[in-house]
Amino acid sequence: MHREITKKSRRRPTLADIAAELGLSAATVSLALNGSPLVAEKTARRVREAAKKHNYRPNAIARRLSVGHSEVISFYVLGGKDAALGFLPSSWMFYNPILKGASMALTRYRYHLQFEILSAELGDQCDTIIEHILGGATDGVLLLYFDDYLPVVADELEKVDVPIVTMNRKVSPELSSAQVDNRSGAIAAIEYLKELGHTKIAHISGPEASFNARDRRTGYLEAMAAAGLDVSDGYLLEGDWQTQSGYYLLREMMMLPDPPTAVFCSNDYMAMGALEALRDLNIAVPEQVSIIGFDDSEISRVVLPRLTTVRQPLEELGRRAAEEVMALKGDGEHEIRHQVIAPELVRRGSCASPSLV
Amino acid sequence: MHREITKKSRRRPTLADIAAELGLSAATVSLALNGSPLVAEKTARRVREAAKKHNYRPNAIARRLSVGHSEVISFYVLGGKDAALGFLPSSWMFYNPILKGASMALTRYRYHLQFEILSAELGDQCDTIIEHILGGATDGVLLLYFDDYLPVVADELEKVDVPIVTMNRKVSPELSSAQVDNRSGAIAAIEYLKELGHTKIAHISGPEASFNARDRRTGYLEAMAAAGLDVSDGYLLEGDWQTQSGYYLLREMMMLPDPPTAVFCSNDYMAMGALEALRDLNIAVPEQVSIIGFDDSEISRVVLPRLTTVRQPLEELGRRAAEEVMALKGDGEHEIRHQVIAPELVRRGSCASPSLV
DNA sequence: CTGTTAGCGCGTTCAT
DNA sequence: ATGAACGCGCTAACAG
Repeated sequence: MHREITKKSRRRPTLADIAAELGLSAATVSLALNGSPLVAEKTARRVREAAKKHNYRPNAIARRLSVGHSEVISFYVLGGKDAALGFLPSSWMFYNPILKGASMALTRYRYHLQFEILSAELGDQCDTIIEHILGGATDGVLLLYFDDYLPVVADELEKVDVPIVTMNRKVSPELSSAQVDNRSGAIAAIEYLKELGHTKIAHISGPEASFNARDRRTGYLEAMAAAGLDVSDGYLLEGDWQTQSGYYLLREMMMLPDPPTAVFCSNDYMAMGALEALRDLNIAVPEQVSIIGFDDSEISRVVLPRLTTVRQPLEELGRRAAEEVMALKGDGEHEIRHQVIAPELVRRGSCASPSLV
Repeated sequence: MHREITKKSRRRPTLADIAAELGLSAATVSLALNGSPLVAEKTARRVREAAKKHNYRPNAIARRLSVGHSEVISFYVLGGKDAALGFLPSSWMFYNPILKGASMALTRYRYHLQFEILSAELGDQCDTIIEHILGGATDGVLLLYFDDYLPVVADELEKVDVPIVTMNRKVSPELSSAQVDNRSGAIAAIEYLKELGHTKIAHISGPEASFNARDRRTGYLEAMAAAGLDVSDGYLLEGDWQTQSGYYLLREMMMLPDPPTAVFCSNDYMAMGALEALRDLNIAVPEQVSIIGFDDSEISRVVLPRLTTVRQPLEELGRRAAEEVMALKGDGEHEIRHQVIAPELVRRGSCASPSLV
């Protein structure tokens, strides 16, 4: 199976080629190029020059086969039954910074990130991953879970001899994970509102099926309790992440006999809907009612008033997850870790002290 | 260099292992597993069973070395001097669908996508890419350019024996490209406004340094000329993509002795700013002034009134670019192509016929 | 039909 | 300081 000469560049030079040209052995050339102290400086210099001259680069595949690892970490975006769900624009703002953080971290390790979207059903997902791992195509795995998605069966993955880090979710105690602390983000939001003087604080949560939504709601309830504040009837409503649900649920809250003066929404889209509703109701924000969102998505910066919100450090999440895979991969017996990253409150214009009227 | 037995799973089974167990040769096992008609069905079945039993998967690296290609396409996001620029949230909405389209297309070819962010300077970028190519780590390259970024020197890349497709930009006639037809998108916008009855149509363009912005402006001017419409003084202003610039430039336009009744903005953010300005000026949209954006970004769906805009088929762009690399890679002498994809007008609530008052 | 042999290109002992 | 030899795991060509 001799390779044919291609149009553009002929066959790429190999170690043997430049060894032959220099009258050296391939072994020496290899050592020289890898900066081994065993080879004489004079020889090394000749080798480097010849390599440069021929534009020689060691064949990555061959090297990987030889050294026994692939220099690749796989990044899987897990789609559920509804393949579209994970790929709504609203989820991009979520996974893009994670991807960026992971990619840049891996680059620092001179590793490559393989990006894969798994939109099939549960079984297929797991098979594909196992396939890649068993095939030796990857040295480590980053799994990005979305809300409401069925977990890839952890059991299968735990058996495999490759480091795995789940992102945005703790899937199993046996698998390292990195996620944002939704609970503490919610607590920060409520504490801020309390500092401003609010006592009647409501919450529009995300769907019950979402663990992120549940964690934020838990944070809300805890913070309210800690602050000695009541969660009146009708102060806790369940939305579906969409702007529209924020709109209608907020209107519902304003019909209450004793409406809240501040509403913490579980994401920015619903907060946006809440703002629209208040505008339609001629209720001033933040003078009469304060609104706080979650995500710090782009709309929070362009909507009027600018939305106070809770920023998720997603890029950091990606970075940390990547560093965790690398640590797991390392020789030292690095322990499995479950990292929880604290989000940060971003104060903009949608919150103020309640009017004392 | 004998591999040590690791904690979890011992050494992964190899072709030789299962061949030995079956009393066959590695070659036969390989053929059987690859569904060669040369091997007897009875033998093939035994082989498959043994393979399944031991959870055997061919080693991907070894196979790649043997067959001579890497089964990997590299996807580079090119950052310019200002590394941050390409990674503003506003650019995510841009490159994420492209990435998704490319990734899913490559998966269909059973290829893998390697995602790489190149944020260094011009020289480094090119070196890194060349390095990967010469190292045989990749079978093809997808280059994603952002506005205003210096081009990776095409000369270097053209010499290399690997298919390259540039996205969002035609960098060289020698390199296949795929991009959105900004010009025709702008034309569609103007024609739509004209159909509605507008004659006084202004344009808030993106920065002069951006080729996308220039193309859209060209489309605007061409369409106006074709429609026999005047571009009055002050009807063509240059923004900087940001919401704020849309805000101020629109106010400026409304101060004109003969203000426009419709404004085509070069992106959704500036259109958003324009909407805010009109609200502050108590000018009704779309009754008194129509606004049209570009991108169909998420805000266009949540802002009030919902923004009419020009949608870029970015996922398709990614898909087509990926298919182009694969075609280029194929045996047949596929010609270099420069694909231009037409965007699509999305009609929402921010445009109407001008009031006849 | 199946086995033997020979690479793919590199890294790595072990001699010299 | 350098070279010879071998292994990584698989596929391809040829022989029987």
